[in-house]
Amino acid sequence: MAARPRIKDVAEYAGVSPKTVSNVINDFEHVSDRTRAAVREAIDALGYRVNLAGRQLRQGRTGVITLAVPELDVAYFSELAKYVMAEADRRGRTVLLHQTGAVRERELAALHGFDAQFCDGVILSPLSLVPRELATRDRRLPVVLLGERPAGGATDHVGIDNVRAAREATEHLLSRGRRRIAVIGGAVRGRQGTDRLRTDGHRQAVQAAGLPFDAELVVPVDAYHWRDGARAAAGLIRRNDPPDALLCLNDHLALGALRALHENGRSVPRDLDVMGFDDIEASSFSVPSLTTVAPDKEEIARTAVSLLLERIDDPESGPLRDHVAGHRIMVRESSGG
Amino acid sequence: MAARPRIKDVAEYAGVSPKTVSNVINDFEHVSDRTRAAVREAIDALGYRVNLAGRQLRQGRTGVITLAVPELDVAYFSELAKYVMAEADRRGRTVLLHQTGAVRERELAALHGFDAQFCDGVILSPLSLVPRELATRDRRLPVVLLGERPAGGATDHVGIDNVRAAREATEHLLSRGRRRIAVIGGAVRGRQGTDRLRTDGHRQAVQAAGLPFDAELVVPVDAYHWRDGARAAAGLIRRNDPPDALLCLNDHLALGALRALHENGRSVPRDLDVMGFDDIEASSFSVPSLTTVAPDKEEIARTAVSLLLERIDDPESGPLRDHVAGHRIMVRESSGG
DNA sequence: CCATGCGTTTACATCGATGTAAACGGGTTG
DNA sequence: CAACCCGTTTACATCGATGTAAACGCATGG
Repeated sequence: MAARPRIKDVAEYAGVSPKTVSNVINDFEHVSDRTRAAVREAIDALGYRVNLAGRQLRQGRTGVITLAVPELDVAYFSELAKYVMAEADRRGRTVLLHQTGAVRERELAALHGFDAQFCDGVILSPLSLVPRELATRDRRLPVVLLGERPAGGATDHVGIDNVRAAREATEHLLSRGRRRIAVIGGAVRGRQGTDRLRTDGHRQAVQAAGLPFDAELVVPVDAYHWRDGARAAAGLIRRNDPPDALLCLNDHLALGALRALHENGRSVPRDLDVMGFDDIEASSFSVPSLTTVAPDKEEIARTAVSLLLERIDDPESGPLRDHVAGHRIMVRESSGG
Repeated sequence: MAARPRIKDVAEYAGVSPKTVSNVINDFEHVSDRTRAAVREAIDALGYRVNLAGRQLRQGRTGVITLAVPELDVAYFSELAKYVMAEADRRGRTVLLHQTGAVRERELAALHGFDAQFCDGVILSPLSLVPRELATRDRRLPVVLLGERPAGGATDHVGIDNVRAAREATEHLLSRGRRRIAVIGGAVRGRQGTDRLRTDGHRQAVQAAGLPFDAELVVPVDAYHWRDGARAAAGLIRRNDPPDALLCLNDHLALGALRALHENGRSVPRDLDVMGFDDIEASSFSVPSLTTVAPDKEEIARTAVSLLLERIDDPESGPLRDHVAGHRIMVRESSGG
C-alpha cells in the first residue's frame, strides 16, 4: 500500500505548485476556477487529507479543544461532554476529552495544555484547584471554566446560579411542609466551591422561612457517587432527630440515598422527600423518580464552546465574560410530583 | 509573557546543540552525565515542554490513541473509557475520546483516523459498520475492535463470549423456574451483531432445557436507553401471554424496564425476574438492585490498549489476535438474589 | 608523538503545510 | 507598441524536533 499522499504529490498530479494546493484547501479567493477544479480532482484522485501535524507546526492551530472533567462516569459530565462534542462538531472542531479524576496535578496539567500543547484551548471543570492556582495559568492557552465561579476572575466562566438554584430547591421542599432538610454533599465553610454555594443557598431559604439553620444536617461526602449518598442517608436516618427531607447535591448521591432509604424501610416521598441536582437521565427512571435541579446543559455546552472559540480566534478579545446559564426545578415522585 | 521556549532556546541556555537536548529528552544513552544535567537544568529553568506537532511531523507518532464509542452517556462506555484512559496513562499515552453516535460515517471516519491522522491507532466499538466495511479500512492505521467479533477477521479484537454469557444468563433465569423469558433488545436474524449473538445464546439455553423458543418474545429496540427498555417492558406485560422474566441486553434497558414494571404495578422479582448486561454502577443501587452480566471491563480495556500499542510499535507483528475477556453473572434482587 | 578507536556532540537535512514576497501573464492604457 | 496594473501562481523560507552521518575529543597503544 502506498504511503499517504502529501500536498506535494497532489501538486505534481495537478501540475501546479504545492502552495496553490494549499490555497485551494484553505479557500483562498484568488485561485482561478480551472486551477481550483484541477486541484480538487487531484485531491479526490489521490485521496489526499491534510496532515494536521504539518499544519499545526506552521499555523500554531490544531482545531482541537480539550474538555477536562473530573470523571466521565459521573453522568452529568458524560451528558455535558455529549453536548460539548456536538457543538464543537457543528463548529468544525474536534474535542479531546480528558479525565482529571479531580486530582490537582491533573487539573493543572489540563490548564497548561497537557505538556503537549495539543489543543487550541481548554474547557475545564475544576474540582480541586483553588482560585489562585487557576489564576496563575499559562496565558497563552485560552481557558473557559465550568462550575463554580473562580473568585479571582481571570478566566471566562460558564455556570448556573448555584446559590439561587439551591435556594429554590429548598423552597420547594419547604413548600411541601418539610422542616428538617439535610444537605448531602454540602459544606458549611471552606472555599466558595459548588458545595459551599449550594449550601449557602439552602441556608438562605431556611432562614427566610424563619426556621433555624442546623449545621448538623449538612453532611459532607468523599465523592459524588451512589455509594456516598447511600452511606450518608443511612447515617442520617439512624439519628435521634432524623431529617424529613434530603437535598443531595447531585443525582448520584440522591439515587444512592433512595436505595439506602429503601433498604431501611423508609418510603419516599411518604416518610421523606429526596431531591438531587443535575437531572441526569437515570433520574427520570428511578423508583421513585427523582425531583432534581436541571441545569441547562446544552446552554452551558454551547456557551462554553462559543466563548472558547472566540478567545482562540482573538486572544485579546474584550473583557472576561461570565455566563450564567439557566436551570429548572423538575418536580417528580420523590417529592410528591 | 514570553513566547513558548523551543528546543533551540534550551540548547543555547545549556550551551549545547539542539540535537543534544533532543537526545536528553528522549533518553538517548550516549550523553555524558554532565551534559545531561546541564540540559535538564536548562529545561527546568525555561519551563520547556516538547511541541508535539514538531515531534509528530518528524517521527510520525503522536503518543495519542483514539477510543471511539457509540455514546458516552451509555454508562458501559463511559466506565470502559475510564479504564482505557487509566491504562493508556500507565503506558504514557493520551486518549482521544470520540463519540460516533452509532453513525456509519462517523465510525468509518474513526477507522481512517478522522481525516486528521491525529492519532497512532484506534480502539473502535462499532455498532453500524458491517464486516466488509471494517475490512476495507486503511491498513496504515492500527485498529482494535471491541464488542462483536468482525466476521472477516482482518483486525485485532477484544470482547466477551456473548453467546455463552447470554446462555448463562438464561440458565440462571431458568433455574429460578422462569419459563417465558423475553429478550429486550434482541435480534432473531440479521448479521452477527452483539444483539444477535446474545439472542442465540439465550435460545441455546431455552432449547437445551427442552422448552420451545418463542421468537415473539424477542423485542427489538431503537436504542439501548432507559426509555426503550421502559417502552418494551410496558408492551410486553400488556400481552395476553406475558413473559415471566425479562432478559435485557444492557443495564439501561433493564433499569428502564424496572421503572415501567413499577408503574404498572408489577413487583420484581415476585411477578417477574429482570436481568441486564454490563453491570454499570447504577445497577447495584436501583430498587430492586439488578441482576446482570458483568464483563470484565478492566481486562477488556487493558488488553485492547496492549494489543493496539503492540501493533503501533510493530505493524507487522504476528497474526491477528482475538482476546476473549471474562464475565460473571452478578445475582442481585431483581432475580431474587 | 602520532595513529587508532570509541564515545559524545554537532551540522545539516527533513518531516508537511503555509506565509511572504517576488515572478508571471494577460489585459489596459497612453 | 511600450509601460503598467492586477489577479494568479510560484520559489523559498519557516514552524520545532529529530535521524543521519560526519566531526570532535579524549584515551590508549604502538
